[in-house]
Amino acid sequence: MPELPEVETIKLGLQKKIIGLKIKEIEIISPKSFIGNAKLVKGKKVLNIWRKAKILGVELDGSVILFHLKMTGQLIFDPSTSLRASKRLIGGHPTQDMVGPLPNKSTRVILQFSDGSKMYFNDQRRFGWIKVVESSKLKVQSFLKNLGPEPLEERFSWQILKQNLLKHKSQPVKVTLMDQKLISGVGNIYANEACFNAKLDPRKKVSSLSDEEFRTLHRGVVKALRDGIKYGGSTRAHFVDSEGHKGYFLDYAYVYWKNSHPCKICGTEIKKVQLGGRGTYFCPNCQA
DNA sequence: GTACTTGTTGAACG
DNA sequence: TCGTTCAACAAGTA
Repeated sequence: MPELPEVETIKLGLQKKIIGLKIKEIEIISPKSFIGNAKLVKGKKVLNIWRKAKILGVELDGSVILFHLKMTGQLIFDPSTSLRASKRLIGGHPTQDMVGPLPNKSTRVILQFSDGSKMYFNDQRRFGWIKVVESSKLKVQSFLKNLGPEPLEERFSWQILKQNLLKHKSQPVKVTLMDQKLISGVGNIYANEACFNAKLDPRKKVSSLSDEEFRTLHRGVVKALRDGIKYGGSTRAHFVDSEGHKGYFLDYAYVYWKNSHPCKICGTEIKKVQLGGRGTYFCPNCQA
C-alpha cells in the first residue's frame, strides 16, 4: 500500500513528466472515485506538484487536484504513442495488470493531456479518491490542516518527535508513529520498520522512552522512509517488464508481514501481535 | 457466507 | 473536556 515514500516517488517522477502540460480532458469512469467539479480541471495547465503526508497535489491555475491512493491506488503515466519509446511511469500499489493494457478493470479516472499522453488513476478497491478544490479553499481541507510535521524535512528533529509523541504518553510507541497529527505520512509498514531500525519494542509506552531511545527512533523513522524511497522508489517507478510486482519494498522489509520468518539479523522468529487494532510485527530478540 | 486487509473518522468509554 | 479505544467504512481476495 502506498505510503509516504511511494507517494514521494510518484511526485518526483511526475514532476519531470507533466509540469507544463495542459489537461485536455478528464474521463471519470467511476464517479465514486472523483469528488469535486471536473470543470475546474479541463483546459488547465499543470503548474506544480507537491506531496503532504500521503496526499499528492497537482496544482493548476486556480485549482488543485488532490490524490489519495489509500490501500490499492496506483498512478500510471503513459507518455503516448507519438513520442520516442519513453517508458511508462508507474507508482503506487503493485499489481500484475499495471504493466498490461490500459485502461483496465480497476481504472477509475483518466487524465488526458494535450500532447497525447495520459495519466491513469487505478484503484482496485475504490478506497482512494481524487478531489478537486479551488486553490483558495485548499487550506480549510481537514486532512491537510491537522497534519503533523513532515519527517523528511530538516526541521524534523528528534526533539520534535519526542515532544509530539509525548502528547499520547500512555500509548504504545508504534501506535503514536501512525498518528497523522503527530507525524505525517507514516503508516503501518514504516511504523513497524522504524521500530525495528531503532531496536525498540513497538509495544513500549511512549512515556517510558529515554532521550537516547527517542534519538534512535528518530533515526529509525527517517531510515525506514529513505530506504522506502530508495528501494520502492528506484526499482518500481520505471520498470515496465512483465514482472511488475517485483522490487516492491516489502521484499526489503525486515519485519512487516514477516511473521514466522526468521529475523534477517539474528534468525529469531518474527512475532505478530495486534496493536491499536493493526497487525504489528517485531523481532522479540532484536527489539527487546 | 466469512474472515481479513488499511487509513480515516466518529462514537463511546471512564 | 480529555485521552483513549473501538467499530465502521470503502471493496476485493482467499
